[in-house]
Amino acid sequence: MQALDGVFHALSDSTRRHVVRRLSRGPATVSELAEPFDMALPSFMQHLRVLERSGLVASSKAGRVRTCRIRPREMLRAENWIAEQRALWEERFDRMEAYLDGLQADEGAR
Amino acid sequence: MQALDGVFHALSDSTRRHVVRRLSRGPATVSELAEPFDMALPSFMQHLRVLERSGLVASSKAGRVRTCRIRPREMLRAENWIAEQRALWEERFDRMEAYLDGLQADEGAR
DNA sequence: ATTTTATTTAGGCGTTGACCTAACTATTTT
DNA sequence: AAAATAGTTAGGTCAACGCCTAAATAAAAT
Repeated sequence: MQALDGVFHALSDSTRRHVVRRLSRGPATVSELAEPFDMALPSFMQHLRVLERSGLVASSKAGRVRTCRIRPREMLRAENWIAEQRALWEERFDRMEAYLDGLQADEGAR
Repeated sequence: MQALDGVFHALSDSTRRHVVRRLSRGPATVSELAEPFDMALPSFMQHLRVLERSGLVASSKAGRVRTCRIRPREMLRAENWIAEQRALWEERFDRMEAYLDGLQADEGAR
């Protein structure tokens, strides 16, 4: 449950979400990733570091170019965590709906 | 995209995720929610405030008791955001797999 | 009317987060 | 070899975070 801290934190920033979205379409270099943002490169690099620490992104350097790619595993964990909670409340809402239907059936029987 | 900041931030803390999980099973009062945690009540309340600001939780007060319940809408937004990115990379992986299958087919034809 | 219960407000403290500029390293390109 | 490119390191600022204690409020129980 500790790993989710990092993943959700990484996703809590709009810049980082944009990077994730970009990388979901395919790998990209640091400069390519940074280009759309009006931000000093060191600041942007910090975002990349947060993404790497979280496990959402991996990168490797060839020559002077660092290429980044997405790492689905941690993102799936986050999605699954949410889906688990959803299962809980949906089950509950279903029970409630069934109960309300029951009430209506009684009314119809009168 | 700005609303997701708050939702993912809210989910980035273990205490708050526990609260969300608890509330997914059904409503609870502040004291009930706080009980499992070894934390001063004001500290815990701050977590609740973060959850409310994010839209993940709503609450109402009856007498001196505040009851909290979950708000699925924002959590679904978060889940959907992740699912969207997943769609992108899955499509890409599928293309890659198809390509690799193509290579293998060529090899088989030799 | 007093006391207990359930929060809530106020205010403080140390850490982390998000940004910046300036200067540096390591590779290509020319 | 010199200059351009791609990324990195160092260091600083200011706000937000997560935690605390002490004291206040407001409703319920005795």
